[in-house]
Amino acid sequence: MITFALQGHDGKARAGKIETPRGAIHTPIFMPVGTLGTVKAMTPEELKDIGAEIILGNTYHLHLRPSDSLVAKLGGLHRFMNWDRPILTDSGGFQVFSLAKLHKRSEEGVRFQSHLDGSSFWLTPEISIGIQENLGSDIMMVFDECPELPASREKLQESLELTTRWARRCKEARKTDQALFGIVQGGGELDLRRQSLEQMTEIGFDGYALGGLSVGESKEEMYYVLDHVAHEMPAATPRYLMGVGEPEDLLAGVEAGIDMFDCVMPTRNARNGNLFTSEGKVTIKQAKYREDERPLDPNCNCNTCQHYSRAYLRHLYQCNEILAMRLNTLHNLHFYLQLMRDSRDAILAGSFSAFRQNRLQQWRSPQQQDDQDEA
RNA sequence: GGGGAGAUUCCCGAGCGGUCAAAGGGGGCAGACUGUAAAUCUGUUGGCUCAGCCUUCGAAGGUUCGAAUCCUUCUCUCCCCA
Repeated sequence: MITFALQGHDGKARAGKIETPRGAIHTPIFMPVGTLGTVKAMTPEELKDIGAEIILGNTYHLHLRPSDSLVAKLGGLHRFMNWDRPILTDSGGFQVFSLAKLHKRSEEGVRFQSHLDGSSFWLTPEISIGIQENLGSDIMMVFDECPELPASREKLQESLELTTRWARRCKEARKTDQALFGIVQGGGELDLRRQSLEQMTEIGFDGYALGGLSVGESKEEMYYVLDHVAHEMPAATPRYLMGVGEPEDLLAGVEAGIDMFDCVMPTRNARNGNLFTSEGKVTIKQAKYREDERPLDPNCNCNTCQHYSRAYLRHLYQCNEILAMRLNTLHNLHFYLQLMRDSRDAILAGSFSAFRQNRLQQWRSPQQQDDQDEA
């Protein structure tokens, strides 16, 4: 079980603390994504060094390989991967969306074809919860349907109602004291979002998530939902914006009242040579960094920025060296985690809005700054 | 010394008279990435005053309406035998 304590707020932005049996989580928080029982390229020790307080695991992926029953046999996911801090497991709901060509949905659940070998298997609310209990996560997510946007109103309505029925089944299926979060769907339609939120709170969960965003809609549409719905979610429990996003999206979420975020962006983009810095995005593979001896981010105190030059990072990337992925991932995750720590400080200091504007200003890419300076 | 094979756009390598600025890799350059089927994917890669023109397939000549492709000579590589 978890508890949530609000420690301060600035406008709609909140600073809080989630207590779990495996330690505290200070919000707002970014949760590195570790789909397969590993945050790609990082050891758990390194994650602790940069201050990660909670990471994600995934039901669908771990069920297929190595199987949740094996993980359970080996003492649960924490022990299996040597991570003793909290873990949140996604339910497989997102895979209903991202593996759309490999599944068939019905009222009962979803019939998947494994992306690994084509074998088919069922994922239902009950099975998803069973898997998440086997994994032993601290926070479980309800099994939802995450429709691709744009979607028709009819589709969104049907989808959110199904998600509600599945959420109820998830709660009824739960046999442990692991926390369980509900997921609010409804696309870009505010009344549908409120309808979904009402149904979820009526069932009652330990926290609530905004799902179905950053799935094809415009940034304006995402912010619109965020600005109107986030603060209407229960204030006494954590609010989680699923799958978001870019640094600026996190700040928008915090401003709207979100407490928790997760996204593959810092880890995946790191592996693809796209790095986030206090001065904007740096595409380290670009030729202009060939002889650049400066640190990646002069304002960053992560291990990567303390010891390695842009020229070296570019070289490692160009050579496809494993270390490139490690150093890049370490930096990007540190950047995201630090951004949330700084946001928290700003909220507690009552200066979040200014902090956000300041950061957005700093992140304008050097190219954009050049363009603006010339104009 | 004798016999054989070959030199193609940054690299490797296809092409073997027109539909060739030249397949395919690699490398380079640029872009994408939002609850991870991702160390992935996409575009581009001779020049220009760009629906056209110019320069390119070892070098120089030649045959032909037309040559990276055929002929001659030269230069240079590689392999085998002495």
